[in-house]
Amino acid sequence: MLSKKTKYGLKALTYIAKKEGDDPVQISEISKSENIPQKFLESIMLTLRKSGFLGSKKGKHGGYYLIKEPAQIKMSDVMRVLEGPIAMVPCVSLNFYEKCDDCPDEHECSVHKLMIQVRDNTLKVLRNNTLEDLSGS
Amino acid sequence: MLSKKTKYGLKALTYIAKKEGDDPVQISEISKSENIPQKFLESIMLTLRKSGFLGSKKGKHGGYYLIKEPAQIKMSDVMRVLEGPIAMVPCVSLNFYEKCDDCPDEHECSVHKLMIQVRDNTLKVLRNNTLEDLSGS
DNA sequence: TGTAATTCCTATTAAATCGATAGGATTAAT
DNA sequence: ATTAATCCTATCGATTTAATAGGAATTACA
Repeated sequence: MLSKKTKYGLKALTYIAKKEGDDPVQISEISKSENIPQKFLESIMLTLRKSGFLGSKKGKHGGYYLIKEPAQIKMSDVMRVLEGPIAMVPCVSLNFYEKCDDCPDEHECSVHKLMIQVRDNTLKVLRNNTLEDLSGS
Repeated sequence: MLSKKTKYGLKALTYIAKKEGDDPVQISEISKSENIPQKFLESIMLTLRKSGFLGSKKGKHGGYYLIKEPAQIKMSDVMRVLEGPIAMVPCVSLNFYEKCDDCPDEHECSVHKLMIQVRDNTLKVLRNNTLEDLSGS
């Protein structure tokens, strides 16, 4: 299941992308419009800024803005930052690989083989979808 | 991420499918061979029996056996029993649908649209793979 | 220059979930 | 009887999740 953090983050990004202006968008505005607890959203926006998706302006009339074009922001990249690994088991993760405790040899593991297929198909979708796709019409 | 419960369950089913005999297979044997805590595996096998994947025989020389042919056991069905919903948000789940708290209208939700694609692609894989595929070669 | 509005940062908490264990009841083979 | 297995319920500790708290730093603007 997708965490609330990721869901809220995606919605916030979509909201900013839809606005199309260069003015920074405030957390309070997004929070009200999208029904996201404001303080929680604050920490999510911070994460998105630190990972290079958003820029920010402090103080009055401050807020957040996109750094890249929506078409350049792949869902796979956003998901990795907010949700972590896309793979369902660490031993098939491309970016967060870890050996499984219980498997002496992962190439013999039936679950491994299945989860590679799941990962590949999920990745295909997440790489093909950009923020532009999410915010378009 | 896949829970240990699901991973262990899939490995246990695979183990039984590979044995090809009609004799029931014991938890202790699977536990040792697959490095799964025995007591934990016990509860998983119970779940798999209650949901109709396994039959059991009690007492000495007892154990578990498959009720259906491996080729008839779809991964999508096993996953739903062990892991719960396949969808990443409740509002796109076919078998565990729930409305999201924060969305007044889910058809307007950008995350919803994306997660339908993810679900469809994941389902395609999980429906196409049966226990026979997992245990084969 | 001061005040309001905003992001920034760290810490904390409450609840839920997960992985695992405990302890015995029941059943069947020998 | 004894042994070996499943069956069942309860519980526990650790981790994660979702959210909140409280204030510091920065900026616009009157």
